Amino acid sequence: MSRSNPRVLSTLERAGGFASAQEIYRLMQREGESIGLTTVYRALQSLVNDKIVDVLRRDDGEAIYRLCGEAHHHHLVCKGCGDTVEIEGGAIEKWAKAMAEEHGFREVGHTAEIFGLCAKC
Amino acid sequence: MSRSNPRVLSTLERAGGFASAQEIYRLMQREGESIGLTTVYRALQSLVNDKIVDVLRRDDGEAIYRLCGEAHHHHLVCKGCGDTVEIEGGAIEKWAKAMAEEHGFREVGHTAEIFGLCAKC
DNA sequence: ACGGAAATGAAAACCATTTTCATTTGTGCT
DNA sequence: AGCACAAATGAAAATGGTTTTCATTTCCGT
Repeated sequence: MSRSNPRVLSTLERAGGFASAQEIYRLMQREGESIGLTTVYRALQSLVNDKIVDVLRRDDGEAIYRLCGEAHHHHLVCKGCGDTVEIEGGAIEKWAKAMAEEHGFREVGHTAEIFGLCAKC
Repeated sequence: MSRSNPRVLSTLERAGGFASAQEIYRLMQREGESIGLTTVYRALQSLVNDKIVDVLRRDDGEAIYRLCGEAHHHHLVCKGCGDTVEIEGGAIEKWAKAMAEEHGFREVGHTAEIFGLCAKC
């Protein structure tokens, strides 16, 4: 049942951080790999099940994937120009862990994004 | 150009916190209101533009809306049973503000959700 | 009333994702 | 090698939320 296609995984690695299924598919096509979109989706689902990758949502609703355990950071996004700054989330990590413990949750993850208007906008 | 239909707004208020466009539409139908799904979507978009409501995404990608300025809290969601606990985010608020300042951002907001497995699952 | 702008909603278009299903590939067995 | 059966694959269709189109209706100002 291991559909965790290694080509998809390695493409995700190469994509550098975040990528949607469609992006991975297009990337593989561009590189001449022969693969179907269905297989990409199935591989990603499988990787998520096996907890090898995390999934979260872009603002437009598209699902994006990233390797688990990859340097974990958060984003500061400008609502005007879309510029994104990667930031550290030390405080968040502690907060998430504390809250989870307090309510008896295990295997916790979290998402946190800050958005606003950057200096230029 | 103000398409912020007051009936949609009042239904969202009544929905108590979070509701998707589809839920609001179904709710209004059930209450005998005559309205089209299109109008609900347009009203919500307009409310978001006017910064009267916030929008975020459920895990399945559906957009959910809530009144801005409503008691601001975060969620601890169980991946198993979907149970949700509302939690305080004191640490987050400070973190978001600090990060925004550090990078010269104004009018900042943020989202933060924690997910994991609850004690029962 | 009259005319034009804004609002409305049904139906069609869109697009990411999932499902179906027929075909191909892989694996173990004799 | 040959065979049988399970797993993988991908094209095409289905799904479902959201957006667009467009013809019709409602509102307002004159």
